[in-house]
Amino acid sequence: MKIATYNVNGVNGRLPVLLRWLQETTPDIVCLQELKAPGEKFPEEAIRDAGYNAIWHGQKSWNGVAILTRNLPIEEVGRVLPGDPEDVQSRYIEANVNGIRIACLYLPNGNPAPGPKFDYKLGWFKRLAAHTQTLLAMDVPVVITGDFNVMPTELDVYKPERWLDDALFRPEVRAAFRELVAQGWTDAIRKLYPDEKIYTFWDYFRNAYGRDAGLRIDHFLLSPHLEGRLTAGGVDRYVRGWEKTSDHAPVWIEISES
DNA sequence: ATGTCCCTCGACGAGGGA
Repeated sequence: MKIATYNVNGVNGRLPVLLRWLQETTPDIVCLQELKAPGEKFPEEAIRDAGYNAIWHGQKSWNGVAILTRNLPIEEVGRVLPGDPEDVQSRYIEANVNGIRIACLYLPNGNPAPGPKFDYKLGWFKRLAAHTQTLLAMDVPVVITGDFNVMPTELDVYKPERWLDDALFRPEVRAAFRELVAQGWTDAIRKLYPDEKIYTFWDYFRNAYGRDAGLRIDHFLLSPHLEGRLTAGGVDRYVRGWEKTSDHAPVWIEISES
């Protein structure tokens, strides 16, 4: 079973790219982030015509997440990260698909740091860690995936020294990611490629993709049940080279059937 | 500080976010 995550940066502006990628790579489960569309403007019909069921949590202008499946029923189990009734940003959706609990997230960017946006990011991380502890305790197969807006280590940044003060790489954020993983999760892409430079995002500025000035910020965390079922994974980085493309590339893993 | 691209409002570009 192939599971993918893709920050589309506008699901409607990106629709031709998204549909082409779905058609060419046929993932079984797809987590999308940054829909940048309210719920009623989600392109449900085009996605259904492409062969996918979908659940989504939209919002006007910003954020927005969705889970798509091909030939598999989706049972939504939540669309809010618990812990803050004041948080109205659509950054989280969770479902059961084919015996796996799938959590799709779009973690706050957090810039500029320090500041209220950075505090929101750290608070979001704290709530996430509490919730993932609950998921672990359920003792079922879980995949947590999406745009974490964190480069976990220096290997995940083209020029680490330039990003030290950025909200995607500050020590507090790297520590939060490290502590989250230490609960018992496996960073699937890093497990498959322990020493390689792997990027999932290239800025639109300054020809970042052409220079391979990238970041690894889209991740898969696997519960202990799934660690041994991980058979492959990678980044569809060529998609980043398409016309009218997102600044992220799709990332995917392959999970064997139990 | 810059660069680019998305979104919205609602004007014929500007501003916010990333």
